[in-house]
Amino acid sequence: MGAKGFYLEIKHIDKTTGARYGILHTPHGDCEVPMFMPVGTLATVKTLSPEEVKSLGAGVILANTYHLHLRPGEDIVAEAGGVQKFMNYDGPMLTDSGGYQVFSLADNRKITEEGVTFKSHLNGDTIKFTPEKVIEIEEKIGADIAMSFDECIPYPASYEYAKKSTERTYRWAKRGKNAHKREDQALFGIVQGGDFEDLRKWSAEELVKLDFDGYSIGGTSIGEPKEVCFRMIDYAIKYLPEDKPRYLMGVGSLDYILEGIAKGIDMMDCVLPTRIARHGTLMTHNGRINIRKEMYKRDFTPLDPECDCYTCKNYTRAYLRHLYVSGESFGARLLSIHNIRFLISIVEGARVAIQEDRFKEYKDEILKKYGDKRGF
RNA sequence: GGGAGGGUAGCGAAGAGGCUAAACGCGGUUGACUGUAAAUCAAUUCCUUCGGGUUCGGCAGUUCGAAUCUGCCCCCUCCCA
Repeated sequence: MGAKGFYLEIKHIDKTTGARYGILHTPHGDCEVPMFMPVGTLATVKTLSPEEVKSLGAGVILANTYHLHLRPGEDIVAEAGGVQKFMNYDGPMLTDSGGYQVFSLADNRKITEEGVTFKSHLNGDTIKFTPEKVIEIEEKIGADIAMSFDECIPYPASYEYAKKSTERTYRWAKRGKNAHKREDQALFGIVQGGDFEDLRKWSAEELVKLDFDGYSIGGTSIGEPKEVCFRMIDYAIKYLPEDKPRYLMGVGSLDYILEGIAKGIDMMDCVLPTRIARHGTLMTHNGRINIRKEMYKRDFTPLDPECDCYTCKNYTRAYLRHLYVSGESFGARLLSIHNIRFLISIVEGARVAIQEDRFKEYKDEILKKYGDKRGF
């Protein structure tokens, strides 16, 4: 049966799109969906304190199994009392399984049926990840939601490779499910299948038979064209149960988020807002801004006048530019606060719109104003 | 007045006869970033109608060829009077 204290309560379905509004109940509290989840790979959302992350309206935040296994090691996290205690964050958390690292660290790993052998990017150590081992680590880290170990398939991938990998990911999911014992921790399966309709269908249907607590759509937003990402969602989502959370992995640009929600996605995560903030790029209601530009030198207006975040309410573009150009860490923090709050506030607006059956209009309006064809 | 060292692109700073429109850094500009090996990376930065054109304090020379050698001049810094 499902994890204790973990379930999704669907409250309303938008009549214009089918977008879902609901409450996700977790051992560390309830949160509304759809939601955007900030990423804190190393048990910290870079530059932000847990209190700040909370104040931005974050529901779930992520941490990463591979990275925490390497440093400090899951035993230390367990000894601290679990990841939430360790990092002093009292909200719901999710650990990614390391499946993304199979993709992003492809030069340093080898895949077999048994699992994946990584060469540590820190010191070259050989790290053996099997689905069972990953579950063991995730149970020790102790987030509310654990992800099955998968391979994030690169794009483009041949049908032959996608099939082989997707079937293997399914077998890994099954092994992980069998190994998973913690009752206070939800376990999600990850749909793969590349850009192939039959593989996505197969992957979704087979995973659903294993009865996970939630399902994610993986292998998305790794450089594929937008339409490809959107159809990968379409290929899979219709086979996922209505009453379980649906998580679109790695999506953090405005158009992907809103489109995902329209298609019935409940959860999304991405490093984008925090990473591009550290690189000086900010998302605003009127499109992207790069704060490093000289034109902001004497701009004493807020970053985004329509934003309700701490940064926009208290600081000017001129000051933010100054901090960024000077390499001051406070700048990275203020900019991260803004980008995360911006995305979360957009999603908050989406929740209201869904409940009022006007999500399509809401989405079109936001995107039109934002302007950027890429959405971020 | 005597002595020493300098003046190189927006700034700092290499270069000491051809391979130099001139390293490198800063500054400027433009991109990229999507389950974080990323507070990172890439491109561009004299002018140009893309054929070329004009440069290394100034002028005049030496040389097939000069930012680089010679002469004079103008500035700057330091030391001694």
